[in-house]
Amino acid sequence: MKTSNLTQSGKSNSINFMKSVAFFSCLSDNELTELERFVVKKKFSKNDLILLEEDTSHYMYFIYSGKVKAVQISEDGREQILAIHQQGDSFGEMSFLDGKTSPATVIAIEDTHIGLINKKDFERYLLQNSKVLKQITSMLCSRLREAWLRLKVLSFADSEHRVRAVLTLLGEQNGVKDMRGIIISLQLTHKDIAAYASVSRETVTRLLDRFLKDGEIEIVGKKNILLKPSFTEKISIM
Amino acid sequence: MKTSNLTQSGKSNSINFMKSVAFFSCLSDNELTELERFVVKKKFSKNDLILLEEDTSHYMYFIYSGKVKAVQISEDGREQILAIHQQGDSFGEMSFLDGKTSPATVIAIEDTHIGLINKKDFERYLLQNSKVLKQITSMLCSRLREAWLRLKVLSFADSEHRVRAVLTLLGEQNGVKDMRGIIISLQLTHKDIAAYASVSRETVTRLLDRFLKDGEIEIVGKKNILLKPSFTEKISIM
DNA sequence: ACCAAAATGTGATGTGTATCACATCTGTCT
DNA sequence: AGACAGATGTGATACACATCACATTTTGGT
Repeated sequence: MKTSNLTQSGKSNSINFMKSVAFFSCLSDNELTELERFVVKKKFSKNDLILLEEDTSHYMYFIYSGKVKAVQISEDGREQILAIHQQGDSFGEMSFLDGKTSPATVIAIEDTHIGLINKKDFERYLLQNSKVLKQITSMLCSRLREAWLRLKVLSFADSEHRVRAVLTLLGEQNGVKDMRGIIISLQLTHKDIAAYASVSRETVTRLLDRFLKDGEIEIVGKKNILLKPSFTEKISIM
Repeated sequence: MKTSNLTQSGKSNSINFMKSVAFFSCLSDNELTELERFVVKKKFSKNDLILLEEDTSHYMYFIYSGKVKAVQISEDGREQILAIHQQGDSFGEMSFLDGKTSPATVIAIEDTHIGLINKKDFERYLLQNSKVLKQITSMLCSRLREAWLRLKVLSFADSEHRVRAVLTLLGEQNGVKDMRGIIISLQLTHKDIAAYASVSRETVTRLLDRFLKDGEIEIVGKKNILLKPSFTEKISIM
C-alpha cells in the first residue's frame, strides 16, 4: 500500500526511467519522448508470472527496476533457469522478431517494474531505426553465445564445474566489482543455483560449503555471494 | 584429382548455386548478380576444418553442397555437436553481427562446397537490405530457440530421451519425409549421435538397437535412419 | 582385393550424484 | 512474539550411465 501506481508518473521521470534501459541508450531525447507514449508500465510482485511460455506474446518487456528469472519447466514441474535479468535488461523480443513464441517463462524474483511495448508500436522503430536493430541483433548474439556456452558446460562439466560456471556467469552478468572480488547480490537460494546449474539442491549446499571452507567465496550480508579472486582464477571451461 | 576448381565456374551457374541458399531467396536476380562478385568459393574435403572457434572470422559462410558440423570441443578433446548444416544453410554470421567470435568450430563431414563473403562486402547488403536483415534475425531466433530446447533436454532428460530428442531434431532439420516415415540421410556414426546427445557411444549403440528391435526405427541403405511413426509419436519433452 | 583403421556389439565394473529422510535453522506473516 | 513455511545441513542408499575391455564387423584407401 505504500507506493503509488507508476502508470501515471510524470514525463521527465519516465524518460529517465527509460534511459536506464540499455536498449534505449541509442535513442535521442526526442525519440524517447515519442516512444514513451507507447510504453505501458506494470508492477509485478515477487513470484508473479510475467510471461508464460505458451503465450504468443505480442509485447516486448523492459525492466525498470527489480529482478526476474527466465525459466524452462519440465513436465514434472522441475525448473531450469536460463537467465536472471535485472534493471536495464529486456526480454520477450523473440516473439515479434519472427512471430514464434519464446520457449521460456519469465517470473519476478522480487517486486519488479516492467515496461511493455506493443508489437505494432515498436515495429515502427524496428523498421526505421537501424541502431535499435543493431542492438537487438547483438543481444540475440550474446544470448546465443551464452546458450552455447551453457550447453558446453552441461555436456562436459561435472557438478562442481557446473556450479562454478554458473557463479562465474552470474558474476559477469549480475555481479558488482568490489575491492575483495565480485559480489552477486541476487539473494539466490541453493535451490535457485541448483536450477541454474542443473544439479541437485543438496549438491549445491555441499559445494558452496566447500568453496566457503576453502576461502574461495564468502557470504556477505543477506545471501550475497562474494567470489574471491581465488575462485575467479580457477575457471577452465569458460 | 577428378574435379575442377569451382572458383572459375560460369556466372549463370553461380547464380543458380546462390539461389539454393535460403539466405539469398529474398534477393532479386540483379541483386544476386551484383553480390555474386564478392563471393569466393572454396572446396573442403571430409574432415577439413572450415572455421576454428578462436578465429575472429571476418567471413560469412554458405553451403552450396555437402554437409558440415558445428561443434564445441572440451579441454580433453571430447566433441559436442551443436548442429549439422547442409545445402542452403549458412553459418559464421555472428562474428560480424557483433564483432565477437562464434564459440563453435565448423568441420566438413563430407566433401563440401562453401561460399564466403567478406564482412565489408556483405555489410553493404546488411545495412541496406531490410529483407536480408530480417532473415538474419529470424535465423538467430531459431538458433536460440533450438539451443534453449537442447538445454532443456540436457537438463531434464535421461539418455534415452536425449537420443530420441536428437533424432527428432535431426529429422526435422535434416530429414526427408517418406511414405514410411522420416529419413535422416546423414550417415551418422554412433559416435556422432553420442556427441550430439551428450551420452556415451556405447549407450547410443544399445539404444538404437532397442529402437530397432521395437520397430521404432529402421536402417535403410548405408546408415540412413528411418524414423517410423511409432518413433515420432513418442516424443514428450519437445 | 587387401589391410589397417574405424565402427559396432556386448558384457563387467565403477562412480558421481540424485534421491530420500530427516534435523536444524532461518525468515516472514499476522 | 509465535508459528509455519521455506531454506539449509548432512548422512545413508540407490542407480543410471560412463568407462573399460574386448570381440567382431564394416569401411575406405591404395
